[in-house]
Amino acid sequence: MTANVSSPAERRRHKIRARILSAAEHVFAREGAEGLSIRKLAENIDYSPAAIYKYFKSKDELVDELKETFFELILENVHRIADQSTPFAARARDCVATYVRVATEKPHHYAAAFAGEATSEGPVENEPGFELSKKGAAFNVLRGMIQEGVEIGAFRSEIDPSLAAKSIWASMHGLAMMIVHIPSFPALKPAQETMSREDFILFHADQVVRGMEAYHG
Amino acid sequence: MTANVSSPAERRRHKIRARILSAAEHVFAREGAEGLSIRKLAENIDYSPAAIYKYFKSKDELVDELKETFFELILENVHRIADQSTPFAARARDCVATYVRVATEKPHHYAAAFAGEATSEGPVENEPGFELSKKGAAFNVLRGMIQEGVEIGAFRSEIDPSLAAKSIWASMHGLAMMIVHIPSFPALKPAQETMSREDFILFHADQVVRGMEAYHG
DNA sequence: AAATATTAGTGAACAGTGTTTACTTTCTGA
DNA sequence: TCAGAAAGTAAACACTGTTCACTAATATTT
Repeated sequence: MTANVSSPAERRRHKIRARILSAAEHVFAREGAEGLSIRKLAENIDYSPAAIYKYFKSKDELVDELKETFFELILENVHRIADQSTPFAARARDCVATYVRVATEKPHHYAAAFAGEATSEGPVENEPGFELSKKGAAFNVLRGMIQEGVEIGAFRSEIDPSLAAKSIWASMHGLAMMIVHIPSFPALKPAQETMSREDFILFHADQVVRGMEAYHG
Repeated sequence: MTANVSSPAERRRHKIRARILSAAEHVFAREGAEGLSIRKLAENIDYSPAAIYKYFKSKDELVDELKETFFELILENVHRIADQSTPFAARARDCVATYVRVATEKPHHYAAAFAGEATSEGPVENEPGFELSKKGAAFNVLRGMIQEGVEIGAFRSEIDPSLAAKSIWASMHGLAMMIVHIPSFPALKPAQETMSREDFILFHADQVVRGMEAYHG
């Protein structure tokens, strides 16, 4: 999959980079970006803190790589569902549910993937270009599905797939964030008896698709 | 509104506390929690850093107070809309839209209000009890509206208002977070021509309400 | 093979952060 | 007036990300 780099030096370098990323991944998954300190990370892999900076320009760059890899995972999963040959409505529903499921399996990753480009006022120019990012690719899968829904006649032809995709994405995102930030969700209090999370995800996904189907001009 | 405290000492103390909070509010609105440092804050109000700790147990406690006050603002606004006597469907739509609007007017506040209780594994016991929080109150307003919708016949009686409120809340939350994290949203690239944000919010709100109306068993 | 240039890796420091402790000053209630 | 409480502080602690000057090992070129 990864292009074979030539020289042994480059291979060695790549290997160490991967070891750093792997160690970082473990800590990040448990403790998030704040919990991941360069010093602790360096100790984990028996290097000096400064050594990390020979492989990554900054902590942000390192973390960005973790986030991108994570969104690759989401993309793969959603893509797999979208390409199935099951009936359209169920497939659409599964796409939404899968997104939320995979997203919430690594809460810190998902939260950081959005909080990163964050509220900070910095110009978006720094971003690798939404269209090219894994996030952008995931969005395109979603838009493609809606396009298909329109062509098939499941959705009305007045619908702008791009617009609809954004609305649905927002709804998926919202549920994912809720679960990420409120660990007990859909329960609001720790010991509240309620619908199971899995059932709630499906309920929400249905709700979203229904809103789309019920659109009339 | 606030109970009149007796002694001059207490009044003075309360006043200084308020000054700290006010100074913190300004910085926080512009730069978020990370940008708000105790040292800079102390300098702003001509105190030593340690002095802050005579008024707040920790930076977290200080920030929590800002967040709670902010959610009070959201609550007031949503409540105002919910209590109007306009037709139900439009009112429901306006509630969703208002939530998103007020939320995104202070992006750092809104993001922090959720990121705070965050992915961190700590027991939720520390929370002031969801039911009693302003967040909980806002949720109750939403649930009340849905309840009304069911009684009025706008929604089917099979709907569980509590469940439905969570789903709708997730959808609102999702749009708010999108706008907070992607400043150009609903545009995905900086200079993309697209629907205005205000129109998008209404489109999304309609979508959400429609999903509810179209629920059958 | 020898000399040179590049890269890997490090220890120590810089500039920040939240927070605590010991200490002084100021105020207040009896 | 005088003891006790509260307000306020300087200095330190234990962290953080990051940079710099330096050495040691490896590649490259002559």
